[in-house]
Formats: sequence, structure tokens, C-alpha cells
Amino acid sequence: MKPEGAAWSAMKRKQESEETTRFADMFAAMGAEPRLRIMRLLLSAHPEGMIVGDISSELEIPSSTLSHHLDKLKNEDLVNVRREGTCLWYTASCDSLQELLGFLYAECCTRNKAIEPEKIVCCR
Amino acid sequence: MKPEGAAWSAMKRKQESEETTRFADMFAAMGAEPRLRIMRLLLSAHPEGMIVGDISSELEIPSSTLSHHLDKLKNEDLVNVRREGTCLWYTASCDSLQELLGFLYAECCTRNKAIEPEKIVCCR
DNA sequence: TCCATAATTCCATTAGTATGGAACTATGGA
DNA sequence: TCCATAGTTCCATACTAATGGAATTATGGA
Repeated sequence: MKPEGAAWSAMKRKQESEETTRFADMFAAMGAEPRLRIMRLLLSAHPEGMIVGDISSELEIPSSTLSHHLDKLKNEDLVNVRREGTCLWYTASCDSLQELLGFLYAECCTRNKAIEPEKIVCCR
Repeated sequence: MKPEGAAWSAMKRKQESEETTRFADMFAAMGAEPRLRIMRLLLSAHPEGMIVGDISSELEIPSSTLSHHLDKLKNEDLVNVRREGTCLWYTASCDSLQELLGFLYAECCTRNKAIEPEKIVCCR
């Protein structure tokens, strides 16, 4: 199939729109102060992660409220969970954060060249 | 003043918490499908930007709804506006996007080394 | 001054999100 | 089996955000 034509561009539009929905949902998950605090805490505890009780006491968030927030982050794959006995260990999901960062980077620096890469990263 | 002690760490905590609030608000602004579509469109029209009427017809969003979204993006400094006659030209704000990208990058790659910089950027 | 165009603001409606106590479920140890 | 600990789910309440038609404001041209 030729990489052009009406069918092709319709497919591309659809793909782009699904992408927009997906990343908007991820941004929304990070777009609440308690959840962004959770993400920062989990990143600082990376790669071991933390158990719910410790997150709760560290951030002073009641466990049921916290559970709702963790659920939302989990739905967007921003965190991963593993069980160890009675404890659940939550970790930040590098794969998803990488995708999100990659998306923003592509939009700003690659696709539209609105921002110079050097302004974000200093890589020698 | 010594860069340690209770007062210093209290200040640092406060600063970190304000930062969290600020970036959470920016994520929230990008965390709605219509607004993320607006940002992508403005980035693709960068640096000229677009007038409201054209954004409205391109994205098929009624002007009053669009106006609300633009207002929210403007409140988080994610877009800039300039008037030319009766038209308002909206542009993506590179400064803010750069800050946002820088924040995410710092959290994931620098501060916590959860993600390898090379996985985001390919800089030669 | 009057009119047309551009965009915002007003307003009401609807929908979705956040919060946290209480009840429940899961797991492992005594 | 019974208990303690860890977390989730249920549920009700309160808030906040999204939407879009109608009215309003801003700007410039005839």
C-alpha cells in the first residue's frame, strides 16, 4: 500500500487521535497534586518502590484516599504493583514515564522544532 | 547561612511542594483531550500560532467552549496571546513547555536515575 | 456613527472527580 | 481456626470541571 491517499491519512488521523487520548489521560493522572507527590515519592524510592502504608504515612494521606489515587495511576500504567506477603509494593513505571517524556519531547523538539533539545538535556 | 539544619530543610520542603502544585496544574491543563489537541495544533503551527476561529474550525470545537480551554491553558502559561486587529493569535509557550519537559526529565533521569537519558533523546 | 467580524463572558446544565469513614477481603503467623 | 496486619472496595458527600447557546465586548472599516 502506498504511504499516501485518503485511506492512509484517515488511518494516520485516527492513530494520532488515539495517541492524544492516551497521553491526555496520563497527563490527567499526573495532574493532581496528591498523585504527582506520589509519583515523585515513588521515583525517589526507585527501583524498590514503597508499600502503601509507608506512602500513606509519608504523605499523610488516608489509606482509602490513597488507594483511589494509586488505582488511577495504575489504570494509566504509571505505576506497577507486586505483592510480598501482606504488603503491596508500588513502583513508578519507567516504561510509561519514558513514553510520556518521549511524547512531549517529540512534540516540542522533534516534530515541530519549537524547543532546542539542548535546553532540556545536557548530554556530553 | 549553612545549607543544612531544620530551617533550611523546611524551606526546601516548601519549595518542593510549590513546585509540585505548579507542575500538577500544568499537567492537569494538558490532561484533557481537547486541550492536548489544541496544544499539538499550536505546536504544529509554531511559531506563528493560530487565531481562535481557525482553531475552532480545525478542531470542530464551538467558540465558547474553545475559549474556556484557551483560558485554562493561558492561566498555566502554556500558551501566549497577541492581538492583531480583531484577531487573537495563540501560540504554544515554549518557555513553559521547556520547564515541564525539564521537570519530567529531572525527576526521571537526573534526580532519580530511573530512566536513561538516551532513551528519550538521541543527541549526537 | 453604524455595522460586521472576532472572541470572550455569562449562565445554566450536566458530568466527572476527590475525599474519607466504615465494611470488607487477602495474606500469613500463632 | 483465629487473629492481626495490609489494602481495597463500598458508599455518601462535596466539589470542580466541561459544555455550549445567548448576550456582551473589542476592534476596525465604510
